[in-house]
Amino acid sequence: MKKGVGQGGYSLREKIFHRLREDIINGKYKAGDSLVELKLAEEMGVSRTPIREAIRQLELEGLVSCIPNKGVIVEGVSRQDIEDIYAIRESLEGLAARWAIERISKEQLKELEDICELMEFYTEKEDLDHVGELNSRFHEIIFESTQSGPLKQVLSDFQFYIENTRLASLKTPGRARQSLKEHKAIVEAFKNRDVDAGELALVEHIRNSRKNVERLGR
Amino acid sequence: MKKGVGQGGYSLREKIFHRLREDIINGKYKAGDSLVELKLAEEMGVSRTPIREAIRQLELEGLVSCIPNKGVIVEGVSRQDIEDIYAIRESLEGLAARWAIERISKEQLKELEDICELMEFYTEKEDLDHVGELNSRFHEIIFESTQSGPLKQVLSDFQFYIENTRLASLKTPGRARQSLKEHKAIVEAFKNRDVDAGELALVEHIRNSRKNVERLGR
DNA sequence: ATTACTTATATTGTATACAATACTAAAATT
DNA sequence: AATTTTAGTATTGTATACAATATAAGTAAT
Repeated sequence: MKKGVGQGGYSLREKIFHRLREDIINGKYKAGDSLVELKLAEEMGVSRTPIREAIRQLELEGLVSCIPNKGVIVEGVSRQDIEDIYAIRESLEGLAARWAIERISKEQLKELEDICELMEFYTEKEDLDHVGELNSRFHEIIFESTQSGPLKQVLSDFQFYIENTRLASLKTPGRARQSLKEHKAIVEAFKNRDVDAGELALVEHIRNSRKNVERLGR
Repeated sequence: MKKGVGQGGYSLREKIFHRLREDIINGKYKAGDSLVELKLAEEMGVSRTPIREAIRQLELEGLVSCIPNKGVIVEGVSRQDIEDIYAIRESLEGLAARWAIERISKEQLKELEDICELMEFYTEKEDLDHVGELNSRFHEIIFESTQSGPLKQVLSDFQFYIENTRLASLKTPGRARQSLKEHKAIVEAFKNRDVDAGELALVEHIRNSRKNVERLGR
């Protein structure tokens, strides 16, 4: 479901949703802050309607919580949430690997390989922002190739939540190079359609990412 | 004066959201159906505003998909989705068990025990609708007691999706009694704060449920 | 001084009005 | 006959208007 261009999708509501979500993830609005519809509306030069609809979606994602007739307060993504998400991924991505290897298309597999090469290129150049983007895309393809709506939805959402953390993690000394190796191992297993090796490689990759993030936290 | 949408202390939007979600899960609106805002609004005796907000939330949950300026069509929950969800639960509930056992409060543990007793009571009486409700509550408490926002959110959502399937499964011969045994084993492990036993018992419970549902499918 | 009770204001919840877009089908052109 | 044009309609997207509720401040009563 790739949406259009720029900061969001086509409709105002969609753009606002993505913008607010970004602002919460990036900490512009911190946990405990209250969001006032009219204020946001004026800030963005739109009416309250699309703002409200965006907020309703944020509510469902748990990024804000709404108290009826009172207002909405930002929940945000806590450090604990992020650690939990890594643990959840560690439990889920083995499943994702199995399904993906069984169902991935030739085109998707090719894309994984291409991404891996590009990752190597940008890793050498130490352009880690680009590596981060490729990383996201890499895993997104795996989620997609599982052909499981529920699994894809969960993992994609979580991936977005931890985007910043992951980028920071990638920038710790040596991590990018190690991460590249892990991605190569994953692709290798995928190419061989080796389910066990793929599961192992992907889970190991998550585990290492997690460890690195935990180091980052202190 | 409330009209059309039944009563309750919540906002119209919230009631409509829950109602539409139910109607999709229960198959009143099937995959491929298109939802027209004005029609729904008239049907429920409200304006388009709360309808739209509810639909935006359904969209985020993936139960409908919206095509800008065109309309929204129902996605629903497919049989494949349900099977996937059981597989996902099998991967996740071990983690849930570990966290829950480490963090559950005395009150929550007591509630699990009480529910288990009630389950036994209603199972004997073969009042399986009641057993189903207790079942939901049982697992909801476990999710809650993990004290993990992300994990709770995922598992709660999925639990709702499979509610009907699970109830049907419970009504197959002998399953209720077996399920009761499994719940007792879970509570026992929780009482002993035995992480390994708890993980095993809960995962085994999911696995058996899944097997039973798969039998149900053919 | 404290409590209870108004009044004022801010904010959300809902309804309606208007604008933009997509679909349909009939009319016009070739 | 086929294609394009165009008018009309249905539906969504956005803005505004109105209603309900909550917060805060000030006033009266004890």
